[in-house]
Amino acid sequence: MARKKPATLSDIAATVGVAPMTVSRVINGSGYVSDETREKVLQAVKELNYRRNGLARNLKRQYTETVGLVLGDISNPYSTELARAVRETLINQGYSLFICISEHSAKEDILAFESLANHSVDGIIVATRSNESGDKYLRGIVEANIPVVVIGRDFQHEDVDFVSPENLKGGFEATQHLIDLGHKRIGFIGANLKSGTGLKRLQGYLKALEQHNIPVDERLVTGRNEDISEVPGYSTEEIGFEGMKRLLTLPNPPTAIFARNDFTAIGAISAIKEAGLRIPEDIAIVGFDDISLAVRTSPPLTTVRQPMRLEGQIAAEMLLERIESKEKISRRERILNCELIVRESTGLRRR
Amino acid sequence: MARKKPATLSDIAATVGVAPMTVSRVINGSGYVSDETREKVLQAVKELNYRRNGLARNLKRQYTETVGLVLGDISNPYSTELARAVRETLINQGYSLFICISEHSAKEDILAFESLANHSVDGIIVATRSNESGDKYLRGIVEANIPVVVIGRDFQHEDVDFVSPENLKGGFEATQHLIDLGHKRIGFIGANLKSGTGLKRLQGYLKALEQHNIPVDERLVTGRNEDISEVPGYSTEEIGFEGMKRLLTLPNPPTAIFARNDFTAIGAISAIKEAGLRIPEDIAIVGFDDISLAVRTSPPLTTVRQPMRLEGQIAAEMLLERIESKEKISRRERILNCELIVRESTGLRRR
DNA sequence: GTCAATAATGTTAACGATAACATTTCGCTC
DNA sequence: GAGCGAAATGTTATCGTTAACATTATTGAC
Repeated sequence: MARKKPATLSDIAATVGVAPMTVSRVINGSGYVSDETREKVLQAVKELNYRRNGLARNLKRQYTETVGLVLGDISNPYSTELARAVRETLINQGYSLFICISEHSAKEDILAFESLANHSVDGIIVATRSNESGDKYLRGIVEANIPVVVIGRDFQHEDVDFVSPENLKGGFEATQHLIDLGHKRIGFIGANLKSGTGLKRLQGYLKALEQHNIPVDERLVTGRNEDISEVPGYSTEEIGFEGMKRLLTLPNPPTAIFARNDFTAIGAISAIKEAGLRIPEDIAIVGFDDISLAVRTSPPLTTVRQPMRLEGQIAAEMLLERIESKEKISRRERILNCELIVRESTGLRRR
Repeated sequence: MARKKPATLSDIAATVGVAPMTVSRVINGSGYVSDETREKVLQAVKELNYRRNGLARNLKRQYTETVGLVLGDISNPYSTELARAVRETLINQGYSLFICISEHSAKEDILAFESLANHSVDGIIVATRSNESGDKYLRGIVEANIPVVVIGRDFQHEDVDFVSPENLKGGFEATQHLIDLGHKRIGFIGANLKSGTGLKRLQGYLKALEQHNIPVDERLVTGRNEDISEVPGYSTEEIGFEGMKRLLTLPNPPTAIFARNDFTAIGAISAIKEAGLRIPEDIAIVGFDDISLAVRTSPPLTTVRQPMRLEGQIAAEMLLERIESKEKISRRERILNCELIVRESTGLRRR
């Protein structure tokens, strides 16, 4: 497009017949300007359709009042709730938020970090799953003194704050709930034993089994196989559906399922129904997250509620503190309570 | 945080003992640099943890290779699929994407436009629902020669491209499908007759009724009441649930429902089940969008599939053309086919 | 050994805004 | 009407980078 150059401060200044600085004062509402001059300047601003150049402004001011949020799985309501909460908190403080998606690979993580750093955001909140090369790049960013807060993912660094739900305890309680109901063959859908090492929810599941002396049957733990060091792993209703189907073909299928998240649970529910089995009579199921859909499944889903909004809010607050603090702040860790929400998908105690 | 100043090109230049321009050449891989110098520069870059300042760079270059996407309802899979497709298309062309959310009000629309313009993005894709003051601001942006493409929302401007699913036809076909099955009392959930004037899906519904000489019963059209000029309206499973409950209290409730989108449909399904009614025997239901969850509801949801990824891709391509074209491009409109996907939630023909 | 092309580097002047300092004008007090 | 502070405006330098235009080696052809 033959784009004509946008008007600059000096253009305005020239047409009005004042110094650029005076125009700047009008635009920013700072310093003294006579009403008469202000009027004339505003007039010219309108006529020339002037918009101030943020690049130049931010370059000079050395800050942008903008924060970046890097999300992994954007289609997960967890991410979206997080984003909402982060945004609300930031907006209230006059900051704006740019969201970047990194869904498939470490390479995309790096791209996201890069473009945010490139635009000189004042700080970054990272809510992707960790992976080697992405983390390495992130480390560089932190060492360049850009404030960073991570949510629900590993990242050890003295200058980086950490917010997370109690995934391990949540996974433990979900599994324990099933055990309490009398289940012995409990499946886990959403990761497998090999690649899911870092997954706290899976660890919680294993811990609960162990504590109740239920041997781990590795055929009951299923999920898509990924190289976690390079491909961050998420879990969808597809994975839940496929995983459940697989479990149902076992000679001795599980009587209960702990799904890594609610979407996975929804997929599993669909597979269970397709097989003509009843929930919870034939198979009980617990999810994780308590997304708003969880009350709308049939039967309504027992799940572990994580305080998504709170996580976002706290992360944003911590980041703002880092941005605005003159002093060095040491790493803070906030592990937030999760709560088991019992609905009908787990039903009553088994005879 | 006592942030020490990040290293600049000149810092590198000083330590290596060359001119800043030489360092710039190394960083950008442009022009001639001897291997020896390159080595030394790269060494210094590493040691000082140099990152180039994008603000300065972009200010000088007058473009940022960045595109902004403004989303309304971020929790809708429609938005997220869109975002994914947009992002993929852009990344392939070396652009990066910043997403802004504007969920509640025209004010937030404006904030989003403002921060994107502030960061001098090369172009903006807008996928919020339209509203007066937001549109007015957007008009200013367009007139400042920033390329803009809108998706699925009204915005008339000679310099703005428009991509949209065939909402009207989709709504028409969904309703017609129900009529073909023998339904006469068909409810619409997701908007009401007053505030939903601009909603093509509702118009399609009305048109189908009219064409089959079924009188419109305004009690059968329900949704949250919003002032559409200032508060963009979306529709969630909450709204579907509430709306369905309301319809069920009518003396003569509908035998079929057309829900404005799949989420609304899911909420409605939940309400129908809670009332002890069967789908599709007692009430048939059609959604819109064909989100991935639609096959996972029970029964699987009949819905109108809109090509979300294609919309995103086309919008991104159009925007890139605008950004890179030297010539003026006249408004282009792409209306994309929707497809009725019949699943079990509408069932067989009524006797 | 001359000349021209290529390679390697340097210099200058922006990009558009603003912080910091400088100057001028005005109103008011005593 | 001298003196002073507030009000109104202007000047200068700079943020960090790079495009555009020098300048200075270096190489090789003849």
